[in-house]
Formats: sequence, C-alpha cells, structure tokens
Amino acid sequence: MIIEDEKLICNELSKLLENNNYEAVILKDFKNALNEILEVSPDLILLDINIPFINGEALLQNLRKESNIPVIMVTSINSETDEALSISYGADDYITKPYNPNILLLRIGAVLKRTKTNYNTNGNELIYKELKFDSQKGIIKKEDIEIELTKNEMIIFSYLLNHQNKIVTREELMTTLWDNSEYVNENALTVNISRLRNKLKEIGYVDAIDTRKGLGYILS
Amino acid sequence: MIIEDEKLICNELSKLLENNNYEAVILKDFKNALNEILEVSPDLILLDINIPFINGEALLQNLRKESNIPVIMVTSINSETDEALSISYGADDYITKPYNPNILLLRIGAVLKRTKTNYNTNGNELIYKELKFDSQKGIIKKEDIEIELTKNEMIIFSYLLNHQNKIVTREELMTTLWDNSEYVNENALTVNISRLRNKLKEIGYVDAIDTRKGLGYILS
DNA sequence: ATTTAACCTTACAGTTTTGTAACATTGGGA
DNA sequence: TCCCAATGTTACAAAACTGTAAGGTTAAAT
Repeated sequence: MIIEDEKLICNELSKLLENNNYEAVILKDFKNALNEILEVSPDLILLDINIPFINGEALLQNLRKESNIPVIMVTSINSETDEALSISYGADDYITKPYNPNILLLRIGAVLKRTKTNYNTNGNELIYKELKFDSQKGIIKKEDIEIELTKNEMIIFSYLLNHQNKIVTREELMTTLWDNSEYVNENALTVNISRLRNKLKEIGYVDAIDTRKGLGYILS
Repeated sequence: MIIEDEKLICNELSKLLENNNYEAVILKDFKNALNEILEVSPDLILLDINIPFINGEALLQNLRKESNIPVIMVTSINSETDEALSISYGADDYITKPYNPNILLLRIGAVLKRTKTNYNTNGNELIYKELKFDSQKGIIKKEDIEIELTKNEMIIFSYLLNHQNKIVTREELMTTLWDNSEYVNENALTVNISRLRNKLKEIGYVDAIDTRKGLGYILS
C-alpha cells in the first residue's frame, strides 16, 4: 500500500511494484487512513512522512497500537531527526527521496523477508544442524523423517534453540514452562528433558542437550 | 559483537554500548571470524564492511548459511552498491560512518526488537484487539485472564491471526493442520474451529471468527 | 418457499500427554 | 575414595486432546 500525495510518484511506484509482481494499492482517503489500512490489511506500507491532512509519524504511532504491518517510511529530507523518530515509532525501514528503484525493491524484499515470520505460518522454522524445527507445529524434520514434539517438548526445544551454545538454567526452563501455574514437581522438568532427549536420539542426536551439573543445560 | 579493525572506533563503540546496558565483545581474530561468531553467539553483530583479511560481504553471506544472528552493516562510503549488496546478502540494517551515536542506538534497538521473535521465547506475542497471544505456548491473555489453547487450536488461531481480515479457506487450514498425515474427516476441522470459538467466547469474543459460507473463515 | 450442500454441535471413546513417585545413576567436593 | 545432592529413568494413573459419528442448523440458489 502506497501512502503518498504526489500523484506522479504514486503512479511511478505503482508501476514499479506491479512490474515486480507486487500488488499495489494507493491510499485515497488520507483523513480515514487508519481505518482504510486496517480494512485493506496490506502486506507492507510505503508511507510518505509529509502528506497533507495527516502527520505520517502520528499515523505510524497509531497504527502500531493495533497492528504490526511492516512500514517503510519515505522521507523527502534526509533529516536525522525524522529517521530517529521513524525508527522509534516503529517503522521497519526508511528511504529518502529521490530513491533508487532497485534499492527500494531490495529494501521492500528485505523487510518482507524479515517480517514474514509474523505473517506466514511457514516462517516459523528454526534450524539446528541438519534439523528443521517448525516451532509452530512442533515438528522436527531431518530429510524425510519427521518427529512430533508435545507442547512441553516444543517449549523446551524452542527455548534451547533460541539460546544455542548458552547455558540455560533449570529455573529458566521451569519459569518458561509453568510460569503462571501452581507448583509442579521439580522432577517434571527432568522428565520432560528426558523425553525430549529420547526423541532427539531417535534421529541420531544423542548428546545434543548436555547437562552442566549445578548449572543447567546447553544445546550445542 | 563488534567487528571492526580501527581500534579507536572499537573502543568508542564498546563504551557507547556498555553505557547503554549492552554487553560488548570485540572480535579479535579476523581470520577465524565465522567460528568465533558462532562460538560467542552474540545477540547482534556490528560488521564493518571494510576490514583487512576478510570481505565483510562474504562473511555475512557465509554466516547466513548457518545463522540468523542480526547483523548491522557499517559502511565507510555511502555507496548505494554496498547498501544494495548488504541487504541482499541478509544484513538486517546498515549505517554509514561517521555515525550519530543516538541513531546507532536506535537502530540497534529497532533491529533487536524486530528480530527478537527468533531469539527470545517471549517474543512470540501476536496481538489481536485487547488480546495477547503467545503463539509459542498457546496462551491467550486478556488483562489478567488467561486461556490455554490446544495444539490444533493454536495452529488455527495463529493462521487466522497471520491472515487477519483475509478470508482463509477450509482447505488452507486442513493443509496447515494435517499436511503430512493420513486422511482425516473434513468435520475434524469444523470441530476444532468450534472448540476455538468456544474458548474465544469465554473471554467475550463472540463473533471473532466469521464463517463465509462456501469460501472459508475470516478473523476480523 | 423449498431444497440441499455447507457448516455446527454434542457426546463419546481411543489415544496422547503429563505430573508424580519411587528408585537408579552420576559427578564433583571433602 | 566416599558421599550425597543433582540429575535420570521408568511406570503409572489422571487429565487433556482429538477424530468420528450422528443429528441439527443455516444460508444461498433455484
């Protein structure tokens, strides 16, 4: 979605995007911008910071209260203040006019790539050696073999993956698993670790999770 | 982690970061960069593109084969070619020297914020109106109330959330749920949707998931 | 207004998940 | 070397999850 008041630039951008297999929508009603954005729910917004009737930064700030749709700010002036503000208000990137079309496309591609995790269910793959772990469905894939993890195993494995090569304390894991519930046996964690290890063993990862006695566990 | 050959800049950066509650590590052995990075497993890398013994772009390219650690490229020349290359090789952002310390900090903050989904188990929160959904643990929070979703409900709700305001076909959901398994009753989806709706109803979201007969479902 | 395919609800039983308990093992310090 | 706290394993029963079937409801098309 293009939010920009100069018709000429709008059309240019539109063509550029459509020539590159994006679907472009131009926001018409600046006064009703927020509603229109949420209605259309675009995959990405190109937002000019200087448009009549509305303050681009304020719009971004309001949008961020309701949505994480990626936003690339387009600024006329290469002002560091604008840049700083855009980023702190939640823009995903910014570019200054006049822009180089190729760079704009690269930036759009880069933003979409790094935000797609939030927009595409299949973007949840974490990689561990030869394994791919779909942290949404809790499925570990090794070539053609697939292993399903239970919810607890998923939580533990995700946590370890996200802290690869770092020691993770038992307490951290306890909190992550049972944060807000009543007391559970300390041993419940040990058992769940054991179960996870067994599943990893099935696909040849025998010592993936190492115990550091007195400290915690480490995935390496 | 700072990857930079000018000692002076290294120290400046180090101080700046530590004054702002980051932990800074300076890469020493440029020839063994990739191993050292993976060993240290930093939360973010500041990578100068022009360092001796190694080509910054090549390093980034190699790093990206093994890890998604966020990288901010630091370039001396404001060359559009560099910029374009960095982004296409997988840098998360870039900044040109001489940099404004405040902007560098903002950019670091922004990159960490948007990438933390992959690095921090608590970064998996999706927002839907007044609800927060932890898509990792499958917990929906509304103020102080919490509701737990089962694995199937999690998958459906995540998918709908990621396609908010868009019609999602039953087939899409079937594939997402049972992609690689044997045949399941068409009705199994209906039942799971029904269960999810009931849980949403418990916290006051009665018509959150709307049926578009013949087309699919829409979360709005 | 009627029809009918699409969708919903409920109950149920097979299966999986999970915390607990009881006992086994381990590794680091004294 | 011995000891013991920390960690592992196994079995088990309660609880949760999930697909199916059977029958009900709905809305779009004729």
